[in-house]
Amino acid sequence: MSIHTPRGDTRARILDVALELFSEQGYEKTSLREIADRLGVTKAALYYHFKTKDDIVRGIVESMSAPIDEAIAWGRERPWSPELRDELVRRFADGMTARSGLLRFFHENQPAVRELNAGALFKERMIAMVQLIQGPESSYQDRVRAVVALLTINAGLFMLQEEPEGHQCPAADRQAAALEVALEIVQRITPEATDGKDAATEV
Amino acid sequence: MSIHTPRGDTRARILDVALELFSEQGYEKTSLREIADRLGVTKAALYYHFKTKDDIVRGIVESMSAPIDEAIAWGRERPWSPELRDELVRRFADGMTARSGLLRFFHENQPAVRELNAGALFKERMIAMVQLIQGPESSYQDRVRAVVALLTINAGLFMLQEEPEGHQCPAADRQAAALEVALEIVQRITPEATDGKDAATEV
Amino acid sequence: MSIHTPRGDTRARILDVALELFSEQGYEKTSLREIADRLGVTKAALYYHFKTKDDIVRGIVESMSAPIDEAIAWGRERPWSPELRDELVRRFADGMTARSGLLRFFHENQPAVRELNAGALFKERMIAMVQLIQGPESSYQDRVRAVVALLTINAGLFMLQEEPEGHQCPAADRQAAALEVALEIVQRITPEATDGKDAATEV
Amino acid sequence: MSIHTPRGDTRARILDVALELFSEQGYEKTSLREIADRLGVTKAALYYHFKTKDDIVRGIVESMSAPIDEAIAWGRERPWSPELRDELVRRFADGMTARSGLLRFFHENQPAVRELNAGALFKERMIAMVQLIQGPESSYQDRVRAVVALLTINAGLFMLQEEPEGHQCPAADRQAAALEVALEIVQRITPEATDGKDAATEV
DNA sequence: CATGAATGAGTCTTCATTCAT
DNA sequence: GATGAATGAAGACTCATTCAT
Repeated sequence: MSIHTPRGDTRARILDVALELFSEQGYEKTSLREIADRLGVTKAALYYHFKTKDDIVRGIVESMSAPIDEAIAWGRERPWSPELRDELVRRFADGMTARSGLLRFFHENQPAVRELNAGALFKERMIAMVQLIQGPESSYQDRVRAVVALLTINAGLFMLQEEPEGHQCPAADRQAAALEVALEIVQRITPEATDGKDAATEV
Repeated sequence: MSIHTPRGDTRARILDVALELFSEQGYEKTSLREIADRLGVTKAALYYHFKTKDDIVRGIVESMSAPIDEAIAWGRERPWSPELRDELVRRFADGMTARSGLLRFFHENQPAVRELNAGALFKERMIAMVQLIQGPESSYQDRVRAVVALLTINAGLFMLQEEPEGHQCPAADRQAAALEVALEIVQRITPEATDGKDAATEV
Repeated sequence: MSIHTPRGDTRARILDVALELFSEQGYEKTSLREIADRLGVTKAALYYHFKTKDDIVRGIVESMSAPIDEAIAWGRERPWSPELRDELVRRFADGMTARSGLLRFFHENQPAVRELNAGALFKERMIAMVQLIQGPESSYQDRVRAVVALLTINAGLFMLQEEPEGHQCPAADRQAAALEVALEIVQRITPEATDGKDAATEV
Repeated sequence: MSIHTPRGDTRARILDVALELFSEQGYEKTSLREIADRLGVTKAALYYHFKTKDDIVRGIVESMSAPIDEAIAWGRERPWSPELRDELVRRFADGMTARSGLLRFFHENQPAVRELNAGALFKERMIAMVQLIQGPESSYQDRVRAVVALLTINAGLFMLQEEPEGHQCPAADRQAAALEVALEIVQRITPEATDGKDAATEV
């Protein structure tokens, strides 16, 4: 169920296949030949549509930024409140669920992403999101909470997958559980209780 | 402050330099020439000590098992209790702080790690750790909490590094904040309260 | 001040831009994409006007034959004399000054020109010119003098350009100086004095 | 009769074969595969000895600079005089005769040489040579004469080769003729007669 | 007249690996 | 313990060229 591929549109198919392979095998290990082969075209065809290999990544990021951008725009128009905070987490989770491939790619290919300058696009968005969630006048601990909450969403999407024994769990359940834990984490974020240490021990 | 290099022996120096470069630039992007150059030896010398590049990774992993193994052994001898749970998180944090390079490498090079089956060794330990922390008869949510808590420790070690504006923060503070948030997260884990949803709203 | 481009017609503009780039960057290093880009058309458009890249070169050569051909025709109608000799050198200089781009291209891209057999056309003309200048019954030295005289004209056009220190010199002066040195050189050519050695020392 | 190849020394053999191919087919048209094939080694072997393709050119230039450097050093120790001037031309001719391959390469591959920054090494030497020959307080015309004299030497080495009809001429004779014409040209260079225009018309 | 899409052959370069010494 | 020399496989990228529209 790819996001791109609206039609026979080669460019979109490239993005699709590339993301698939990048997130499975990693950016470095995925060669343009592989992408081309799987699409039934030549490497040179990829270069007709994208100037370089990392331009493909840029293409993927751009083609997927819409939902996060919306969540950010939506959040910026409203004053911070616990409800806003939770809703942002939920919207993030929704947006990411459909984009888990991209997310996984970003998480698991940090070294490549760091120097890909396509990474910057994505990181900006994450930072904006974190800031909206933590709200104004919050402590560093609150920032950590916000970051970890988003991380938790991600964990639900792909890090909890490979479980042993009887802990196997359908994807939907995993994601639901992750969302709840994420909400649980951000719950501690409150404009008043700025001192994280107290918050951590007061219960 | 390298972990290896107890004596001047080359093998250990290779592991040291390799880990450093792997965690900075990624496994794929780090060539044996680079490692050799930084050590002032030839590529061929590396092959005297390690059969393949993968083998270097395996060497690194083995060299770091000790501290987690100890924490696991320590935990297994004791019955679960909130105090044990917290202590395990703290020990994990301590162990990881000293090995943050390896940790970062593992987190950021999943694709390489996955196919290197060197990851298996490490993953087993992580799973064991998670299990000890979540305790017996716990819910899936508890599992998520345990996983995320360890993730939080890691976040404190290297994911919160690149911050914008005035949010820059010394490493020690970051790690302390992360530890507290991690403890906060596992706090919800209680053998009795198996239903995550209630737990999330009851405070 | 392009040679081609009499009307807005594309074919001529292609020749113009191609010559410019060929003489700046060399034949091999200039891609059709570059030519097309600078013209604001697509590569495929070039193929409407020229069958191959080589064909563009051939087009350029043909478009420049006229002035030398005229000088040659003019020279053939007259009996050799020192005045004719000098006048041929002057006419050559005039003709080349207007085509210095092409000349430079020919001089600096010999390997490409050689295998393009487009060079043949040009070389024939040069040989004819040399022969007219050296006149009948002349020595091999005279031939060398004739060749070097033409070479000197060319040197004035583009080889003396990159000078250090205060030797920088406006193009017009460079060309004037070159012309005079060229005339100086051919002055030694005289049907009678066939022995170069004597000629070289008799002054 | 290659200059390198003192023994089975691969590095030297590479320089040899490379220069041969570069001067025959041009720098751009000569692929590393060709060089490697003709040597019976792999492309990768070339990269063991040279970091890049243009590093090979640098290697060639360096390996051939000795004779010109000697001529320059010799000339710098002496005050200018017509005899010095002529002797420099002769020494240049001698040095170049043995290096005609390199010379041809430089002449015919200007576009490549220009951006190869290996060209700088060579050009510096040529400029120094020109300066020594033209002597102090000389006119711009004198400079042109000096440049053209060296050019004449080069012409004798490879530009007069492809002659039609009965003008074919053994290499040694060609070079001898060229040397004499070159000497003839520099003869006009005299510290006193600084005004080139007079010189050109006074005869 | 011209373009958009694609190809096939080839380029330089890098890398992990090997082996005789 | 280590080096110097070399290899084979592969990688990203470029280019001239083609052709249906």
